[in-house]
Amino acid sequence: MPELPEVQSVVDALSPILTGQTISQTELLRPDIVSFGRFQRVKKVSPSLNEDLPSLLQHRAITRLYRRAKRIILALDDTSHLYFHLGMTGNLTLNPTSTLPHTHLILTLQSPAPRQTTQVSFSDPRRFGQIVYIPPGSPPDHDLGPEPLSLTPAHLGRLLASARRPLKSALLDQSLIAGLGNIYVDESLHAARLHPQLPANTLTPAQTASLCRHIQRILRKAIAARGSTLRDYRTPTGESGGFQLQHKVYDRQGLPCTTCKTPILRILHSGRSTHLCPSCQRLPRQNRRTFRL
DNA sequence: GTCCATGTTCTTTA
DNA sequence: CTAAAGAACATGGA
Repeated sequence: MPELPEVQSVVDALSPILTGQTISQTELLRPDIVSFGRFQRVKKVSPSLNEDLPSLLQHRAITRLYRRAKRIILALDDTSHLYFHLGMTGNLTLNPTSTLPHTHLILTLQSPAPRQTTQVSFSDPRRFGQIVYIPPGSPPDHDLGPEPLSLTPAHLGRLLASARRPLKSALLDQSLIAGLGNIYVDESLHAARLHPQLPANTLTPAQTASLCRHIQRILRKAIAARGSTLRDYRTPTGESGGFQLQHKVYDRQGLPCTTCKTPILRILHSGRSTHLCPSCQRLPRQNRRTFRL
């Protein structure tokens, strides 16, 4: 569920509330959702980790809450960090009235001045999400590309020029550009009138500039609407996002294109559903086949 | 029962 | 060799 706008919406909602609070209790219900040091799938949990995370977090104050790519990052007062990745179905919920199904972690926080208790719970039915504890003094992220919102057209041009693969696959590659996912790539390519299967290194400078502009415009509008709720995503206060109402292609297969009325197409591309207008987003003839000459 | 799902990573195929 | 496709992870909804 969560791409950059959804993750940013979570951070925007939680940051003013959590910053400055101190962790007074950590309930780790599913230790295999936590890894230490870096993102990785946890196969086997050593039994001590159950107690490690709560003791590492105990009495730590949250100095800052921010987003990097699709990660929600808590900076703690001992310079350690706690990363949350929501995967496909993860949610952070503020002061849940009851324990949601598939809750894996509950943080209880105390505010200093007016003594007040806040809870944040992490739930994730499919468990593609992850929590990572980064110990004090460790380097932050490693293999993530730049933030799309701070890209310049020239920078995007350089990134795409190095990739022969299809545009969509390049834009989904988090090591190239970090934060876009299936929804916002489809929406951005449609807005820029570019076909997802165009080789990334064949864009003209004008097309690159247009793509860069549209990516940023769509992300900003999606953040303002608090992201897209297709099924699972909720803001920390339990509300749905609103940007799905402004989608022009994503999940609109068969419906008329808003600019030319041609029915929106849904194709399978690298195993992901891909939505486009076959009339607005043409693929030049020489790219329709992949025969090598 | 079937197919599909906002993500990531590993393996297989061409 | 590289690039792309496919499978895997786990759960639930249509």
